[in-house]
Amino acid sequence: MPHRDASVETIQQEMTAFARRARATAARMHPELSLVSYTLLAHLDDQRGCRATDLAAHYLLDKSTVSRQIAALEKLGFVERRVDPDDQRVQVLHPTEKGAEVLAHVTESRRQAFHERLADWDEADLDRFAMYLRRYNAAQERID
Amino acid sequence: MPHRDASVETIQQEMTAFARRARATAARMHPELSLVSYTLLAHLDDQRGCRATDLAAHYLLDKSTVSRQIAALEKLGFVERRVDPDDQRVQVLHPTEKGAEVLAHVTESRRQAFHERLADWDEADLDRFAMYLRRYNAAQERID
DNA sequence: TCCATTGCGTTGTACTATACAACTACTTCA
DNA sequence: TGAAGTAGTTGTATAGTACAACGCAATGGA
Repeated sequence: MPHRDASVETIQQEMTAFARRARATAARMHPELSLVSYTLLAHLDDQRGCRATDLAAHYLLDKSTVSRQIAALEKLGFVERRVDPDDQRVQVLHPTEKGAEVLAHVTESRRQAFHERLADWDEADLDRFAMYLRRYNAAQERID
Repeated sequence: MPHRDASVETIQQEMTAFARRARATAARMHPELSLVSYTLLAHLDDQRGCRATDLAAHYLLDKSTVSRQIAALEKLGFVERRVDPDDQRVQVLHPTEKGAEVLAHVTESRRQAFHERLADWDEADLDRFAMYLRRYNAAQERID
């Protein structure tokens, strides 16, 4: 087997292994915010509010899924809805203060977990790994 | 922000993005074999048979989850059970011929997808990316 | 202006993956 | 030989997801 194929094989295996574990790991670490709701809340925070439809489009989720996720986040008091005065159909979603706090807390704890996992990597390796991941995902997005 | 932190941040973001998408992508590509059942079947093939308990331990799944996954794979005719003559409690699981064929087919099609995604990477980058992923997951496993 | 079409979001329904607990059947060991 | 442990199944509950049908608001062409 050519060397190139072996590398692709490894990448495939490792990405698969990672994907298999990721949600469960995230759920164990942060029972209060699943990987999906974390992502949605982070997006709201990042974008300073957006619509449910935008979330659905961005994350390739059905609008009903987003609707229920948002309903759950609202019930937890993490998200609030503001009806767009220019279009009564539209609800602009924002993290509440509480939501922003929880998000910051989870983000920080995730950040720390990543830092610990990568503690013995030198800066050049980290830099290259980050670059490769970004490149890989960017290529992926064009396909999905 | 130090450069090191920026790299870790990127790694965190990209790994999260990847994890979020992976299952849905896999399901869309291979409706006949979810990411989990693919993994289990591949493990059986790789190990030339093993017990449900081993699968549960290896993939950090509850034994009931594995039991149902295997039942589904058996119903599809992809897995067969052979009671261990030395211990009547134990069922050694094996891919059937049909299961091995489907596995080979899905593996090949996944391999191709990865090859396409990584087509414009040069060999040195592929090699390093594979190494980094392996290193990252190995560190992860010690924590999980 | 009016109605057909489109867009946003919710709800009903169904399915998959998962965990935990209770159970049965078998094995091991003191 | 009986208690404790192990393998696997089943009951039950929950989360996440999709698809279809719906209600309501907006928009645009006749």
